[in-house]
Amino acid sequence: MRLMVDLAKHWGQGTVSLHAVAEREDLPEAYLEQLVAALRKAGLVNGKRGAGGGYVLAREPRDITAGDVVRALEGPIEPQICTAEGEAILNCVREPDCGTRAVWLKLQDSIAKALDGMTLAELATTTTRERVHV
Amino acid sequence: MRLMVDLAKHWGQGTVSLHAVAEREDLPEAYLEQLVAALRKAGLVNGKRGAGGGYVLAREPRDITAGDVVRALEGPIEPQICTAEGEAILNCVREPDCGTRAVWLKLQDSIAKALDGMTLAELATTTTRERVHV
DNA sequence: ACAATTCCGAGTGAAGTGCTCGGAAATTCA
DNA sequence: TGAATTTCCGAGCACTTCACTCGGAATTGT
Repeated sequence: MRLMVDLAKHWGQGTVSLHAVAEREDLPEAYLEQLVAALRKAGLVNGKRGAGGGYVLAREPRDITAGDVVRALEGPIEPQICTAEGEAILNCVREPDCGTRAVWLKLQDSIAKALDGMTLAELATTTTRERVHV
Repeated sequence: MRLMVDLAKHWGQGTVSLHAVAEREDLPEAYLEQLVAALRKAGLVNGKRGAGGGYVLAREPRDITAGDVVRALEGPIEPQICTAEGEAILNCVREPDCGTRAVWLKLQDSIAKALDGMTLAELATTTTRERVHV
């Protein structure tokens, strides 16, 4: 998340090296490599090799949501719905009318909406100073 | 969750043994013991020992939310906000204006609202058959 | 007495997460 | 050309959480 927000902050300024991000955000560079690989495969960033290379967001910051980032890094937003059947997302063989599932479906929807409602553009400019005193 | 919904379904019918719940829900009884211990400490259920004993919800099903259950079992609903400082929930020393934090605060709020908006009474009667075809 | 229960603490296997390490390929610059 | 910079890639590690097991104690009803 911090990686992506950092890239968003430097949108329009050419490529940004992980080295620079690592320093600014105080995160291990080797770790960022891992993360950015997933983001690249998800088509969220483009990499350019060689001296002076680095990464750029593949789309405009206002067209990338926190949900996109989470999905790229952690897979689809789907709370485990049924421990019983490994693959079961919508079909719980054991209890076809399991009321409990409603909890996770509603939760899933709520989380997705919250994350998809935040763009990198917003996050890049938002400061949370007001909230610190809560 | 299934444990609590099961207890809600049998509200007003005296105590329910974990043995019965385990059979109905096809969950390991020994595991339920662990869970119910946490629920009891959280004051959500009352236990009665001895033959014919079991558990009862401590409050009416409509006064217990999914959020109550989650909090009892998994602690306060607080997505990790800052990896840097172990304890930091509101204070991230490193970046006082870290826009990224807004993501987790908003998410936390969204999750809590979704979970607290569902009562056991609702869940006990809800069937999700309609949703299966989604 | 005896069986049914709750209560309790410890332990285990699999998976996820944050992170390290070593090295190969591409690109720029002197 | 050659060296520095940077992305790319795969393996592995320490730690935590999660679902679950095990063995045994305390309590209560018949």
